[in-house]
Formats: sequence, C-alpha cells, structure tokens
Amino acid sequence: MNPELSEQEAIRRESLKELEKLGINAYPAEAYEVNISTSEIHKNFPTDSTLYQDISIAGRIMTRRIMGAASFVDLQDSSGRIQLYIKRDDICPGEDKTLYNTVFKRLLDIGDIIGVTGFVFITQMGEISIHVKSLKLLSKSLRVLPVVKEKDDQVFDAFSDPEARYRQRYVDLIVNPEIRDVFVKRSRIINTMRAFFNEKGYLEVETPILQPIPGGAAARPFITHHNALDMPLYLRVADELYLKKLIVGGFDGVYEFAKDFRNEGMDRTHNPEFTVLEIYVAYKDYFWMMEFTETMLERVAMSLHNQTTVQVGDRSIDFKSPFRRLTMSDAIMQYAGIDINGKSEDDLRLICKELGVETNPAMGKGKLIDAIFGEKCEEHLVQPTFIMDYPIEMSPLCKRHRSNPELTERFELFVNGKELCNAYSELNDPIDQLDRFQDQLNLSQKGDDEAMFIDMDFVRALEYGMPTCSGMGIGIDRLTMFMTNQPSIQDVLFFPQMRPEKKAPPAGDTDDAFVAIGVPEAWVPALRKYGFKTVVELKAANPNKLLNDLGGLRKKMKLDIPALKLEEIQAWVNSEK
RNA sequence: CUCUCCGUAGCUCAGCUGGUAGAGCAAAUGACUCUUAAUCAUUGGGCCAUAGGUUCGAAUCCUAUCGGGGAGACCA
Repeated sequence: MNPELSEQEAIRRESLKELEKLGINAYPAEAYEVNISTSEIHKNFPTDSTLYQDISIAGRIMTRRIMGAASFVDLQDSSGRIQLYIKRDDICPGEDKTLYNTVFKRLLDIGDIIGVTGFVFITQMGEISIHVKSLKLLSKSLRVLPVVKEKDDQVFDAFSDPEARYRQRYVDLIVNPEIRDVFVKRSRIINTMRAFFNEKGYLEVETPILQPIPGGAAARPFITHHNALDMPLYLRVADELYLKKLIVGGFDGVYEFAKDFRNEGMDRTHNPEFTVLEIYVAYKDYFWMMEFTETMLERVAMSLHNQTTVQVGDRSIDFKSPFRRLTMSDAIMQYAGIDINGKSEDDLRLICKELGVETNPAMGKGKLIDAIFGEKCEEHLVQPTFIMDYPIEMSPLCKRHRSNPELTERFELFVNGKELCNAYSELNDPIDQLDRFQDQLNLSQKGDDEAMFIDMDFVRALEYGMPTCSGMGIGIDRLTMFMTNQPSIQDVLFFPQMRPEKKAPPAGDTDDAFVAIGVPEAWVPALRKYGFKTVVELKAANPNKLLNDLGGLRKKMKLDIPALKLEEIQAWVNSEK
C-alpha cells in the first residue's frame, strides 16, 4: 500500500480488495439497464403515483443516512437527485445479509456509482423515493468527494476553492450541479445560433487552425513547428481570411464556430484559447449585418430566458431589437465632449494628453482615437449599442466608408461596457487591400507588434473578385458570460487554462541514496513518511527505536512489505556510505 | 508586469501580540427498520504550500519561490 495515500483513500483501496474477495467486480464490464431518470420521476410521479413501479436507474451515491437495517441514500444522475430507501431484508431476502451488512454499509462509500432496481413511493416525510429491490456496484470511487450539504436552500461546506474547482472540474460538476446549467446554456446558445444560420441556408465550414500566416486580426499568435515541412506554423488568431476565400469561391454564406488562440495576457475576460463565431454573407453590407446581429441575439436571449432582458451582475440588460446605434465620433462627442472630426494626428495626441489618456509614439491616428474611445466611452455602453464607423487605420480588412474615406463601414457591439461583436462591410477591392496591408507593415516597422501580417494568397483571392459581403465575429465565451450572468471567463469554460500543478520535489536525499546504504526500496517512502529525509538523519537514529517505530508504522499503514530485522537496521546505520 | 489578499485534515474553516495544532462534515467501530445538514457514543486522521532566516522555541514574525483569487497595466 502506498503510504502517500490519505487514511480514507487507503481504506477505500482496502474495501476494493474485500469486494474482490467477495467475488464482486468493482468495475464490471457489462452494460446496466437504465430506463428512467431522476428528473422524469420528480416530474411525473406527483401527478400519477401508479407510475414507475418497476424501474432500473443508476447514479452516484452523494449522501447516506444509515439507520441499522434500513438506509437512505441520495443518488445523483445527470438530471438530478433522488432518495433511495434500502431495506436490508428487501435487498437480502434470504439468510445471507452480506450484501447489505458488509457490501452496502461497509464497503460502499459516498462517490461510488451504483445501479438499483425497485419502485417509486413517497416516504412518511413526504419525499419521493425509490424503494430498492436490488443493488449493484457499477464503479468504486477511490477518492474522497467533498461533501456539500444543503438545507432550505442554504448550502453548507460548499466546494468553493476556485483553483480546485477549475483544475478538477469533474469534481466541481459532481458536487456543484448548478454549474452544469451554465454549460447546458452555453450549448443552447450555440445551437440557437447554428439553427438561425442554417435556416437561412448558410453553410457551416471548417478552416485551418494551423496557419502559415496568422491573419485576420491584430494579435500576437502562438507559434509551433511542423517537422516534416520544417517550417513554422501559427495557431490561428481568427478565421476571417479563410472564410472570405470561401465567399470568393462562390458560397453565399459561410460560418464557423472556431477556437482561436492569442498569446496575450490572461484575465477575467481572456483565456489563451477561446471560441469565436464568424459569419460572412455575400451581397450584404454592415447595415444588414446590424439587423441580423440584433435579431440573432434577441433570439438567443429568448431561447434561454423566454424574455429579452437578462440579468448581468446588478444590471438588467435588454437584448430586444433594434439596438441603439452611435457612430464612434458621436460617442466620443457625447461622452468625452470632444469633436474628433478633421483632427490631425498631432491634434489627437494633444487631446489625449488633456484627457489624461496614455499614448506612445507607435500609435497612429486610429489607435489614438481608439484610446480615447476605450478610456472615455466604453464604460457607458451598458445596454446593447452598435458603435459604427471606425477610423481607417484600425480596420485594415474593412471597406472604406461610402461617404467618408477616413472611416470604415465597421461596427462593434458593446454590452455592459464590453465589446461583444465586431463586423464590417468587407473590403473587396484587392488594390486597396494590398495598400492597407502595406500600411500595417509600416505600423509594424514603427514598433506596433500587433500589426497584421500580409497574406498574399488572400490578396490574390480578392483579385479574382469577391462579391460585396458583410462579416461578423462574436465571442462565444463572452456572450455566454452575459447570457448566464457569470463574472469570469473561467466559469464558462470547462477547463480554463491554468499553470500546471507542480508537485513539490521531495526534499532531502533521493531514493537511491537510501537504497545505497541497504534500505529496501519499498521501505524508503515509509521512512520519508516517518520523517527521515536524509541518510544522515537516518544514521543518527537509534536502531532499536527504529525497529519498534517502523514496525508500528508498517502495521498502521498496512504496508505490504516484509518486516525489518534489527540486524538490517544496524547495517544501515553502520554502513560506510 | 505591478499592487493586494490567500495557501492549516478528503472538504469548509478556527488557531489573537511566537510556546511544536482545533471544530463541523467526511472516515473507522458500535447502536438504531421512514431518515433527510439524520441522531448518539468511541476512535483515528496534519512535511500548517516550498526553501531559507530571526528566536531557547515559528502554523504564527521576516525574505524568496511556487500556486491561486481580486484590482490595475498591457490587450480585443
């Protein structure tokens, strides 16, 4: 037995052995028939108590209340919980009461997965329960589950440490079942959107994640290496360019739910990998896309909540379309009191200084305007608001505004002070596109490490001709945060990125050092457990005391290794090494 | 990257201005045939994150490191 195990873990492994001796396989291979779920029982039994008189159900033991020859167990399946009533003489009708007395009471634990058959009834206390007629172990749990108790909606001893919850999401999901709901909703959000797109006849597609040029967005990429081709590849930061190539190829509408990767900071709204929906529709412009987007979001909200208002923190946000529309310069006028129209780069730099907005020399006109906007306006955009008509420098893939060549036909949707969507009338003029890429290159040389790479194949595709087109991207993680009222991106990702767990290296000498003076390898962990971290410490010990203490330890820990003799221990202590 | 708080039993947490650890749940043993945070009795369970330092003495004070939360910086 491994002395690293906690007492309770060791006991569970012992139980496993005892089950084996009783001829019970703790991990049986055969399927177990499940013909009902806990939620169906709770839903239908109150109105028709003749139902469910012969059922078979499986789940995890969450709590037990044992009262001698009868017990109550809370069984949890994927849909909820139900109480089991287990009576000794019902599951052990004959003389042999082993199944109840030994297997159920002693060898089963909280966390084990079992299957039961029986009938549904209501206890004297009024709780819908299953009267168990047979019980089968389906999987033994060797780790101790946190026990979360609840009474009158008050939760006791909640499993709440964020680190443990995110690292061991499986435990979180078992003991905090309300967490599941967020992920069920996340799935529904995606399904609602997918249905919306499919109804319109748009095609769901897949494009490369490994890209030779990480195009489509201004962001620092992850880089990797392909051995056979001996070349670098980047993890995509966006799928925009590939999807537009498909529009060139003749599809009227394409979309992709894509994992994107950005090698940037992590915080409450940023995970290194995240999910984005991008959709491109031919022969449309950004006005059309605004209507499309607000219709889509209204539909998502309705599908989740049966209403358009959604509670986000202490605010109520209404996704009822149409959303407010505001140009960027009007927003800055309204919230910062500054008219940016016709201002030069130097003027803007001065304005930033007056407003206390930080700048650096690498910032062009577009970034300066964006800085003012970010600092002064975003926080005010609580209800869904389209911000339109961005400066041209910030939007190298976006069509020039039809009435002002300094601007682009771009909008972003802000909700609760955060950006949620980004959309354009897509640039389809190949010559303009190449020029704009060239400008990005200049920015890059000026020190902007996020400026976009030039993708010549994309330019070539545009040279064949891309129809007018509008595209939109929306962060699915952020959308889920809003729609489920979660404050952190980690709460809408099953497995948020974490630093790897590091086991503290065992302090003191290595195993080999102990073995070198004659200590049997199997005894080394026991010695560590006992407190000897180095050979020097061990050799300073009294052999007689050691013999006694280690013998006691062996018994206590139920160590399956040969007992020690005094001569052996004396040999360690007297060893020359 | 900066600031700040945190890391004690399987889980949730006490542990004051230093004197080598406590509770509840969980576990073990026993009692109990309708309980539900079941109850009652007894018992076991800890490298107090890691490494240094101060001290006669450190879970406690100091420094560094690791991991995490929060705020900011950067960033879509």
